[in-house]
Amino acid sequence: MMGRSSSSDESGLKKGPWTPEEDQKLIDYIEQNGHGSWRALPALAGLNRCGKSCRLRWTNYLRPDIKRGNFTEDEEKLIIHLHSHLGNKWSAIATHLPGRTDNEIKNFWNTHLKKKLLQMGIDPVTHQPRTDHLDILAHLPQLLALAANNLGATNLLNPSFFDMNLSALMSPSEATQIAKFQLLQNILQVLSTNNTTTSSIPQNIDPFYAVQLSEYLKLNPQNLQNLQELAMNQGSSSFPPFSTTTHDFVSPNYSNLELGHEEGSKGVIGEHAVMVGKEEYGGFECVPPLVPASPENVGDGGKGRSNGGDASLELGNGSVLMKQNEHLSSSNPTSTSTTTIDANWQDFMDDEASGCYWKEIIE
DNA sequence: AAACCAAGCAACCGCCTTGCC
DNA sequence: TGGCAAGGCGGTTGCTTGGTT
Repeated sequence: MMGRSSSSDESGLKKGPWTPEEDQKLIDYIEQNGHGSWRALPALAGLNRCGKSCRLRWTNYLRPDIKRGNFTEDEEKLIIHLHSHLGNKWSAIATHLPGRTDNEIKNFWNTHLKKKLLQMGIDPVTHQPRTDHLDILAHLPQLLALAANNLGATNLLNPSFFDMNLSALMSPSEATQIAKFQLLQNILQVLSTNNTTTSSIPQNIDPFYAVQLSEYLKLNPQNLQNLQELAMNQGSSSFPPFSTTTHDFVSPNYSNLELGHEEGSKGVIGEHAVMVGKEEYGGFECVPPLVPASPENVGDGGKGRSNGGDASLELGNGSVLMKQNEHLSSSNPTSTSTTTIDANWQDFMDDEASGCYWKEIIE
């Protein structure tokens, strides 16, 4: 079905997709004679291919014990588990999955499993909760979906926001800003509970962000205090909950997944072990940490960052929708002291220890 | 309906390892 | 022990397909 167009190399050997006739010749020959020397095989089998191509075709597609079709859930889990031990040793992984080839597993990993893990906030190389992901662009699609949903649905920053039919006016970058606002709101909602363990995080907070935030705050305790003050001043009631139930994307299901890493360390956040589920990581034993995150991941998530700086939403027509501080104060009609809030906010922003990611979001 | 785009995957490329002389 | 050939392996390419604009 797919593949390369048929062609020949300098030596006149055919390249590209195999035809059914070629397949049959190869099968017939190997069934009668075995493959023997792959280099000698093409001539003996009457094929105008190099031996390497024949070997690949046989081992990946024509072997009688090849298992075709979709990967089962068990296979999926097994691959993830084995990869956490073995890394990109596809052939080694393939030996544990009868009927599956290294090439097939590799493709499946690159097209499905890697994305799946990333979406769950797990580094597909280290199999640890991601820390490099503190880059909003890695989850820009989800954030945009989040923003779009909330714009088109029920709430966002204030009622007048929707009178303007913004979804038609917004550019992607504007939507990104909206998404950042929402993320920030989630932060404050978390903090307003005065507890940063994910076990206490409300249901409507995407656990992915909860984990990130907790990790960040663990490293920056001063910011935790500042943010908590800010959140308490704001009061969580002023922040309409942003339900993730309307998201187009599937939120990472931490409730059913345990990140079994080193013993006694289950997705440690702060001093609290985060039990992210009762089903152990694919149902296998603990996974040792692998090598540090590879550059691959950096590229995967997108290196660039969206514009930081001015937090106001300036539309194409030059009108400014709202500024960060305006949002923070005006969205809480019961707030008694926007000055305090602003001061706290500034403290937080000025803190040298602020991590670039959260700082950037907040900015 | 056409153009565009992204995902999926078969096949290739080139490096590394192994085995033989 | 060094050189060579063959096989093995992981990464990459590029075509097809299906969805979206």
